[in-house]
Amino acid sequence: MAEKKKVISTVKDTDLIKKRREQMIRASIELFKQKGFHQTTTREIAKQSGFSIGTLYEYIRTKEDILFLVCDSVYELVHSRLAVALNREEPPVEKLMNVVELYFHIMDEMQEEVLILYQEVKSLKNESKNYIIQKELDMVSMLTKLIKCTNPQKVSDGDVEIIANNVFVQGQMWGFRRWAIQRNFTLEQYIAKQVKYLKRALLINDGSES
Amino acid sequence: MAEKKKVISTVKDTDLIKKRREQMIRASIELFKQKGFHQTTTREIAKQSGFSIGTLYEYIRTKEDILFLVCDSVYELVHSRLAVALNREEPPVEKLMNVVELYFHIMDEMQEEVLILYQEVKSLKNESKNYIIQKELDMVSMLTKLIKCTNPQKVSDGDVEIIANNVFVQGQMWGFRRWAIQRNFTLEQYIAKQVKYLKRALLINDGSES
Amino acid sequence: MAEKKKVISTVKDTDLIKKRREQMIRASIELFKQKGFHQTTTREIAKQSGFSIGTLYEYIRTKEDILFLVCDSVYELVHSRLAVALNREEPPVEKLMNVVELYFHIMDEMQEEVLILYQEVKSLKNESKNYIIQKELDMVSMLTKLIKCTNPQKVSDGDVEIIANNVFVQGQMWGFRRWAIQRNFTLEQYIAKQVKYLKRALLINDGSES
Amino acid sequence: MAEKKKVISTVKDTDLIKKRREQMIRASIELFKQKGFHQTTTREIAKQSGFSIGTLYEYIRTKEDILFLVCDSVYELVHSRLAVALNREEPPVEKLMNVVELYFHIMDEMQEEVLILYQEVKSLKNESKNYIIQKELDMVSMLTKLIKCTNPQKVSDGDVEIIANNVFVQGQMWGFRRWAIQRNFTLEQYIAKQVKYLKRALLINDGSES
DNA sequence: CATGAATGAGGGTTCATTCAT
DNA sequence: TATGAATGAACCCTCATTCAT
Repeated sequence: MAEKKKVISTVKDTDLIKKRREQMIRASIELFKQKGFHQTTTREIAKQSGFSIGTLYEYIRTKEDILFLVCDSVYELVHSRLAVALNREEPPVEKLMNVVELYFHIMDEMQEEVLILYQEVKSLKNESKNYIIQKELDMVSMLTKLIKCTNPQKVSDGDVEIIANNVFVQGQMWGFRRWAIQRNFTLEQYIAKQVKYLKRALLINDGSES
Repeated sequence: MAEKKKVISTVKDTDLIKKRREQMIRASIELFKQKGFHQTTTREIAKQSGFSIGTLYEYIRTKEDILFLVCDSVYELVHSRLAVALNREEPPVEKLMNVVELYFHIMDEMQEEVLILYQEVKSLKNESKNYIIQKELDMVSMLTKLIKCTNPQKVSDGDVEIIANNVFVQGQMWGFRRWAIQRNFTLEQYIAKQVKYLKRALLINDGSES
Repeated sequence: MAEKKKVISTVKDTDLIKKRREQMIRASIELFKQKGFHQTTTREIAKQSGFSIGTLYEYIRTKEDILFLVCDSVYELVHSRLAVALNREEPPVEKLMNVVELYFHIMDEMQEEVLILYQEVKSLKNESKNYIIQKELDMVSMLTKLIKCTNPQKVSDGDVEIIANNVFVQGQMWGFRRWAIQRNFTLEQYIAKQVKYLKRALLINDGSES
Repeated sequence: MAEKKKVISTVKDTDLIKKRREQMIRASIELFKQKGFHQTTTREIAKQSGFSIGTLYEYIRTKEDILFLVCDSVYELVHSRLAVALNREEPPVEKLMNVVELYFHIMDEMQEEVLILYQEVKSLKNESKNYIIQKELDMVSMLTKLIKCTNPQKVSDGDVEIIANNVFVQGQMWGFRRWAIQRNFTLEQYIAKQVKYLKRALLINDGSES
């Protein structure tokens, strides 16, 4: 687990910092969706956030900080939404499938946000980038563990890892390849198919296929 | 098939255009790898290309043209390299597997280029973007056809499409998630695993698994 | 009467806008006099104005805006200076002559400014150009009215219009043909002569000619 | 009379020089009409002239040379067209009136060219500018002489000079204030009126007015 | 003589960041 | 804390001019 990376602020009041940053993040996501990180100016972000450019810079140091806050926040959100299913007590296979399904639904709802993450993370400086990458790795390893709990007898650890990555990317794929997939499939259809291949990969036969 | 989109040049000599643009593309890929499209200046591209900024603008109209040229060239290269395996006469299943393997190898060799494509295409204006997206769709549909030739009896057309997309993305994934995958697997291992899941998804049993 | 055309500014403080724009206008007139609009760079204008190029662009959108501001300001100044004589209560003929004389004096004092107007208005885009042209038309029509008040019995409306235009241009001519006129005549001589022809044209006989 | 100012050419063949320069001048006038001198590029001039940019520079040294050639050519044309009426043997008053009328007609036909002259001469360097100004002075003095031949008894030399300048400018005014004048008057009406005021200024009573 | 590819200084404009109020 | 005017480095792009062919 990575240490919480700190973005420095001139302001002391932590509640205010939290509030203002939430405004910034919401505003930035909105703008990044439309125009991407580089095409969005700090002035626009300040305006959309509802305060002045001067105030903006009281809560961050550089424009890149904003990108980092956005990326961090997106991951945090995905993570927290996933927690619901992760903490449920269920038979392993069932739980895995529920988590995967939920994950796909989240990816659907947060398509735009994930797209931002996907395309802009590279603009982060190394330290921040590694922090975000670490978060992804954490999520994948969570998935890995979940799969292992289903005790797939004939599937090696290496296989599990690749399969976890596949699932992870297939979730994002629904959003970032929407022009290829969403025109022919509903989300439910897409999930059903990917879940089916997942089971085949894991050699799980639950009788849903004859 | 999309029409060949033309980038306008002031220079008339077509051979020269080709030569200079190749210089530009090579230079740009080099730079985009390091710093991304937005952080790279046209002056840097000119310098790296070996000519002056004025000359650069004799062969393109805007900076975006360069990005388009780069994207187009990357796809063209992938396409032409894939053609070798596509034109071979082989039994369907064998051919599919060979194409997929070759595709993964190409994705390995062209990791950086594909990464550029993935992260910067969004910066293209609509017309150019659609042209590039169309090229991707063409490649996927090529894969789709190939899969259908293997006559997977119990796999629907919809399944084939999703599976083709999966394979396509898994190839790119080797490059753009290298920090997650390449630390634990060699390319050959990765290919072997993905091919295995592909077969399972397609319900192909060739006896390579007991 | 044309609506006041607005030049957009990033800055909100209207007093500051006024002040800074006055600086810009003064600086620009100085430079345009010497080198013309096209040969003057925005950087030079900023420097002469006493602020940075960045600040310059806080108060305008494009270089053309500056030209517009200059043209507008010159007309405004001519107009306001003329108002003094226009608002005086006098016998019509006397008033006309006083206005014309004042107009010639203003044209003398503002030679350079009027020259700019004269040579650069064409560089304005249509909307701005029309606005400025309208201002000229307004001034001429003011002169026309004034002439009509003198009740020139045997002079048609058409004649009045042409004569008003003649006077208008003769005023500017003192400046833009200085190399032809100012070497042989003083301003007073020039005015005396033009006023004399004006009276002849209008068939006014006030006994000043025997 | 000013000495013929020379524009230097690399090419020796004088006939060719003449031919090529005529092409350039025609092309330039066309382009300057539309976009003005500064907005027109040398490339555009070369293209419109029907030869390459390289060839263009075989016949001139700088872009300003082209402007000079254009200005010179316009004056030459006005001059030669006026010669017809100047060389006719006629009674002085009649001749003056015929020349003035012809001058107004020429100004009408060459509106655009004269406009160029008016707005761009300032862009010439001093030497060239003075040469062109001298040509104007020559034309005005020609008019002055013509007026003096009519023996206007009660009109001083100073008056004659100003009146000549007035007529000269009124001719140009038809073109450069077309938006003020041409909407309300035909050329013939305009000429009739200006001729009428000219006579009044010169105290010529030919009985055409009661 | 004619061509047109090459050059690079310089132009207009933007925008992240600072700092006095 | 909040504001927003000020800054200037840096960007993309143009175009007059040159010169090898």
